[in-house]
Amino acid sequence: MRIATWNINSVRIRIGHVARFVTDAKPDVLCLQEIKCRDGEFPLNAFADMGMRHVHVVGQKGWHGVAIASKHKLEKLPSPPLCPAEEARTAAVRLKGVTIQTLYVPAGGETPQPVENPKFAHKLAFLERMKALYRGADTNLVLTGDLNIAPGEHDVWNHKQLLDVVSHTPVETEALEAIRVGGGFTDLMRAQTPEPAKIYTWWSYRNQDWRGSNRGRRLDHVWGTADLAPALKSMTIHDATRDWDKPSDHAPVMVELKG
DNA sequence: ATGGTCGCTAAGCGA
Repeated sequence: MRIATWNINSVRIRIGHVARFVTDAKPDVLCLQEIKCRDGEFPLNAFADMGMRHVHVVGQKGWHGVAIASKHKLEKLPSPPLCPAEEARTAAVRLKGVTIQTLYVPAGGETPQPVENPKFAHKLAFLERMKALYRGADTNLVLTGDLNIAPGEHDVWNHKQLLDVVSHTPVETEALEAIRVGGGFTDLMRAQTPEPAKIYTWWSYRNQDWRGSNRGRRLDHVWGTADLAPALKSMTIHDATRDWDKPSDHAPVMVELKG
């Protein structure tokens, strides 16, 4: 089974990119973040044309919003209650004996100070809820999404320079690692491509020559509970999409699990 | 140190 995750930054404006990616990479399941539309505005017909006939949409007007699309029948599950602001940032489904969750963690604003920056406080509160929710061993759970944290020094283009930049501050990276360990998750991307290889999934729109300068960060993640780790066959960051016309600033990540 | 670019919706916010 192939599971992909992609912060699409508006599913309506980039529906053609989704179709091209589905044709090229043939995911069974595609988790999307930042769909930026209400449930009723989601382009279900276009997904059906791609063979993705089963879709769980958790949208809201204009901002945020997540969805899980699948070629196989899925059971919609309640969204994990992680967002203190109750924004549309989480979705979950059950499919072929596996629970798949997708998250869009708050970006956190500019300043990594919760007192003066409420957006950073919001991000930290979201992470606290993740820590509580995922504590203790689970099985057959795949967690995907834009976690808006690049946890390791090889997940950013310049570790020292980004230590005080939101997404790579110690308070965030340590929180994410504590969530991962506490939940018994394996980082499937790093299981396939261990450090010190540098791997990124996001490149700012403000870097025109994104590949030349390669100032990327690994903000998007695929975790699996430990029981699933032996099934991991491959992991691909489809960064070719970043060169398509009017791309998302994130590239899709896909893992392939045996069975 | 600054500004650089997007998408939403209709001037500015969030990323």
